[in-house]
Amino acid sequence: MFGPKLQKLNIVESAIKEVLERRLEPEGIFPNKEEVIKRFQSGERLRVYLGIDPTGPEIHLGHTIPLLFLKQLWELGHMPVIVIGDFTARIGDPSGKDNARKPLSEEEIKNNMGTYLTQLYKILPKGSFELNYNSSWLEKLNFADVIKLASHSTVQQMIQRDMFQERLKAERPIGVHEFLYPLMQGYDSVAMEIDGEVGGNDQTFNMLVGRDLEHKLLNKDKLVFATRLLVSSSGKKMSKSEGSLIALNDNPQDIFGKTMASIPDEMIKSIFELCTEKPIGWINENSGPMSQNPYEWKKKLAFELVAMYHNENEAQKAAQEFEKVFSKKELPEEIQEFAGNGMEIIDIITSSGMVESRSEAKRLLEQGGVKVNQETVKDWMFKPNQGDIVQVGPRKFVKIK
RNA sequence: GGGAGCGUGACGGAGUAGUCAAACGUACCUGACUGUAAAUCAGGCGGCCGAUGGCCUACGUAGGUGCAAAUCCUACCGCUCCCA
Repeated sequence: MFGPKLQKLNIVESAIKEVLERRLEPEGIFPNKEEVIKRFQSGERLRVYLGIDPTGPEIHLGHTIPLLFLKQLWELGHMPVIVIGDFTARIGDPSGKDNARKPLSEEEIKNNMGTYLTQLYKILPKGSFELNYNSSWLEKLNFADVIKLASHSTVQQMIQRDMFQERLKAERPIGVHEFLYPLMQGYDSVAMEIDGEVGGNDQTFNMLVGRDLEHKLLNKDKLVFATRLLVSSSGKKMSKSEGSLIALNDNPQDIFGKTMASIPDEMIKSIFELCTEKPIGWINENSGPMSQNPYEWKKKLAFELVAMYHNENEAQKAAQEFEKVFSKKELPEEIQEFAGNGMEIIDIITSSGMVESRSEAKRLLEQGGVKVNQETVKDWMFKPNQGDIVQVGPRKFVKIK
């Protein structure tokens, strides 16, 4: 009688463990891993939320880490909750910045939120999660409420945060409102009577404030999950050339290209773990042999990412295109046309928007960064013919029409 | 309320009357190399001029002194620290 039941529990437990280990910081599980596993198995349908501040119009690779975590929870039978921080974005979160972030206007916020949902659905299917805007409860708080909230934490607690310490040391300003930010975020938890919260490791402090508040106000033990961040072991950030940030809205070509260009070799494996849904076993099997050939390994990653947010077909195409343009230095399939017949090269590259100013165009010409039909051109009076391909740097092309 | 100090380009940070479009570092861009990258090396990194020189705009904001100001003076704005 106990046999099958126990076995079933074990299967679930290993699945939970894998979920907890794959994307989370080992020290980023509160109250602790054992307790969390228990709660996950209790049969309760846990509501776990991720707060996203609409600070930009795109959801990028970094966001996908907690989102994929939520997706896994959903698959385990729990309930993801997404909170759009439309209210908090007006204040400005100090996290990770050593300078206060400037508050956004309501209009900016509205614009940013526009593209959010469609991108979200690429990870969490429509209907799989609860969606809230934190203005719906934060707006209702009056000054007295805020004071009462604030009475639950101390300045000493607040300035514990590294980044406040750093600013104190550097004698840089810290706004009082920045102390309030964690409280607001914490209040999100209270207002929703949430069971758990996930966020980047840099959000741990804020998430724990919410945990405290739920303890004090609701006598509830909120779970906190802090994910690993997208940084290489050497602490190098991944951001390099062109768009640098990979956004879910990017076209296949861009996702592929940006992956190839902006991800350091030593980060490939952790991005597979953090940002894809490839089984952990598969990743481990491949990371060994593949590290001998990071080029192929990275192309696999790029392929995978395109496949996730578009499809395998597109991924295939993007891969071929990349080979063609970057490895073999051939021309891309599709090149935008520009009506520049009879114009001098310098005018073509500036007025087509390939470079920002004439001065810059000149610099590039002088430094050999401009090619016509694969030949470097340094003379800025050169006039390409109709049908010629003008190239600026390694990746900008235009066809003269 | 009193006192001291600070405000420079994407960021950090020099410069404190002329040689400053502003050292140096990071970030970024181009080129070479390569396996996409990284590292390394070379060049660039306000704008405009058919231009090895010239012009315009810039060193918190507004005025002033002076042949000449990022540099001096005044006011204002912002920030930091100390005392109360």
